[in-house]
Amino acid sequence: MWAPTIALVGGGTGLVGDPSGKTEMRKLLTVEDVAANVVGLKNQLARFIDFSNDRAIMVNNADWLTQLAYIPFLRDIGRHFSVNRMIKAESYKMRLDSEDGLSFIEFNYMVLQAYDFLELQKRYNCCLQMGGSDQWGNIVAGIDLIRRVDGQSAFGITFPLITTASGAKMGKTAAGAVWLDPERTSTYDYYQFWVNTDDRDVGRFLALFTFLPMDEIEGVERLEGADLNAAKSILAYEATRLAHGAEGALAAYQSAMAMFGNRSIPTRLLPSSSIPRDVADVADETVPQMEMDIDIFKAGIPCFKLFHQVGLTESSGAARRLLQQGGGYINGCRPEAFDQLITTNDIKDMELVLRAGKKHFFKIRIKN
RNA sequence: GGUGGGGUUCCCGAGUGGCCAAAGGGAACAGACUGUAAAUCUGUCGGCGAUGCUUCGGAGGUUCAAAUCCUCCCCCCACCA
Repeated sequence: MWAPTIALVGGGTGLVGDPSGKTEMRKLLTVEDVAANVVGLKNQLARFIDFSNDRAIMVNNADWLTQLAYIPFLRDIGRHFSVNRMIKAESYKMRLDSEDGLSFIEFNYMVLQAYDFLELQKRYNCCLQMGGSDQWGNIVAGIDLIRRVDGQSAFGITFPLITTASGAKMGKTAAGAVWLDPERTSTYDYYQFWVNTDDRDVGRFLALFTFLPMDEIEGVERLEGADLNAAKSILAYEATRLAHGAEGALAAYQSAMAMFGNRSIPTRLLPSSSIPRDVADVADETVPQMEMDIDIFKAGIPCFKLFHQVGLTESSGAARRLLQQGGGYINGCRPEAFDQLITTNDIKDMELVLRAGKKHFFKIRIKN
């Protein structure tokens, strides 16, 4: 019989910090920060794992780790660990060789994670741990510990960390990291992140990040060049649907069409996707936007200031450079000068669409 | 605790009294080319309505002039204990 899936949140180990694969010690998080992260993680996970009817459960290792007493822990658990073997682990190697070294607190991480496995085995009869490939050493340490303490067998599976075709780790984008939380990465940006996928990654990402049938995805592998763009739309739509819900995905899709122009999606391409094939009414409500009072434009405002104010650039100096280099557009036109005054004459249909570069849009809605 | 070496702009890393907002590389952004792709080439890359202002771990000091010299403090690394 299957035990429920257990999602383990690291409220306890998060207080310590995992040195695996890191070249330097990460800043220690405060207890409050870790607690806040745990809450955030729970919300994220709930989108991907079904916790209803205890089909899956979520546990926080802070529940047992923070209760541990040092001496008993050393005597019961610590004695099973060989330092000689630990320092040979790949996850510590990098740090052992580095200038920064490895602090004792981080050295303990493996012990704690191994203990987690033991604890889960005892509490829930858990015998299989899954994780990213950087967790290999930690998982194996847990398997070992369970065998030594209980004589039981336990197992582990790891999967490779995903990189893009250009070699970068997943999760970085123009504006910085991509977050699952809509508060940190808007639905629009999240969708755009996926649309901008490298050609070479489209098929692989469809397989990894959507639940579309593999035989349909195989069809995508044969596409080339611009034909892939429709597949990218579907990838973005499906990935956004999973992380932000169907409504958000649809809105982001429509926003993209409003800003970048319609893109027809062939009916035969990935037919299992629920992305709308017939383009009907196009809304753009997820495009970053704000309201501004019309008085501002009656007086006129230099356009570089406008770019800075809406957050399209980080400073007004950057806005000035952007405009001077021809990277800024207002309603699709390049201003004559970086400090050209934007007035009511520039407003069309009570809106103003600013654009930085090819793909960063911002819409200003004018309010009387 | 002792000895020695370090902390430079997002990251790596030059710079040991003026020519330094600070080489070079990476990342990033923009332009050209394109397909909201990649590669390539070019430009930009601390802030400010700007021939001036604030930066080089922190606080003082010397000097006409300090990232560079001096003093104290904080942090990191190596070896020793």
